[in-house]
Amino acid sequence: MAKPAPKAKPQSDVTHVSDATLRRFLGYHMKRAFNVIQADLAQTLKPFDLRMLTYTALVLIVDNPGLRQSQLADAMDIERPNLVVIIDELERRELITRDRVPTDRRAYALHATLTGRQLCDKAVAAVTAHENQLLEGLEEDMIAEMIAAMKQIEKRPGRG
Amino acid sequence: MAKPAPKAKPQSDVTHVSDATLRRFLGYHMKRAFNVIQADLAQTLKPFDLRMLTYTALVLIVDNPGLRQSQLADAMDIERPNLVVIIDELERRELITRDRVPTDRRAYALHATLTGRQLCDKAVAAVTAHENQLLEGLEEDMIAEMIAAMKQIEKRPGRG
DNA sequence: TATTGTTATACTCTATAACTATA
DNA sequence: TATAGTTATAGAGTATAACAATA
Repeated sequence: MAKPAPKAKPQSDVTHVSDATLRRFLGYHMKRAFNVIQADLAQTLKPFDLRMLTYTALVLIVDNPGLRQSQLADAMDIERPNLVVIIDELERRELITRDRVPTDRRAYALHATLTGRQLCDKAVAAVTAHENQLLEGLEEDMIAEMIAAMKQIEKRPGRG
Repeated sequence: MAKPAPKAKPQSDVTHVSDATLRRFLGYHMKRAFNVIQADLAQTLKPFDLRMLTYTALVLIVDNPGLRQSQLADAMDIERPNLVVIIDELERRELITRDRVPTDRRAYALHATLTGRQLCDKAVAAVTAHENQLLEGLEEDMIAEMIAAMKQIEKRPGRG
């Protein structure tokens, strides 16, 4: 059977596609790296039935009891309307509570429940472990420099 | 990650929100930094009526004449179906052409038109200038380390 | 049978305007 | 009037299944 060996499908590495122009384009690399991290994170959080946004919100609420939704939206860098469904979900699952603020009855103070704190602890441990595994082989200095650079970029006002 | 041209907005400053747990969480910083870069990029590309995806596709086609859609999708790390509308748009604007491959009539070879190449050149110049401006003040070494780290992460088997 | 490009579809994230109830 | 949270909606990115034409 002269069947030409079903050539091993080219995964990732094979592309002889030149990205010469994009090589120095930070956004390009940032997106690709983020895709990998995001995919890994999604897998890691799946057993906890959390996504990146619900995970981030939960962690911030656990770390900042009494946080208000507007503060949380600001911290997460998302718009208020988009936070509502996230908080809805966490509340429905009884991981957090929405408590009226006596001094300002417009606002809600967010608190994690015991269940929420326990889930958060487990999720944080899993994420940390997975991330360490993902970064295995990269030099510590390189990672430190990368995070430092990204923190500086985070603070840029963004022109517009 | 769905990214409809986010508008640049000032983040940080206010929050006395503790992100102690997230501080070491790479995905968190990656997302925030990417948001800033993406917002800046969207602004930069607006005059050319391009988005990050159409820009990236155009650059890769200009740099790789005859590229096929499946190769391009692979290079851009997106699924084939999602590339179709991007190519449709570039073709409709007469920035590229879809040419049948004689030796494999299933495939299309993608070529940039003169208009496409000209637009690409201008867009690349603008993006480079804007990105340099965005990164102004960051040390060269830091940026180099960051890109090097991200390139390594890109290659990780994050998903299928 | 497998692959290229395509259609259809569904889900997630995002952005804006407008509403309500408070302040 | 201004703000906190909400609703509704629209746009953009992503992932999967299934199809026709071709290999």
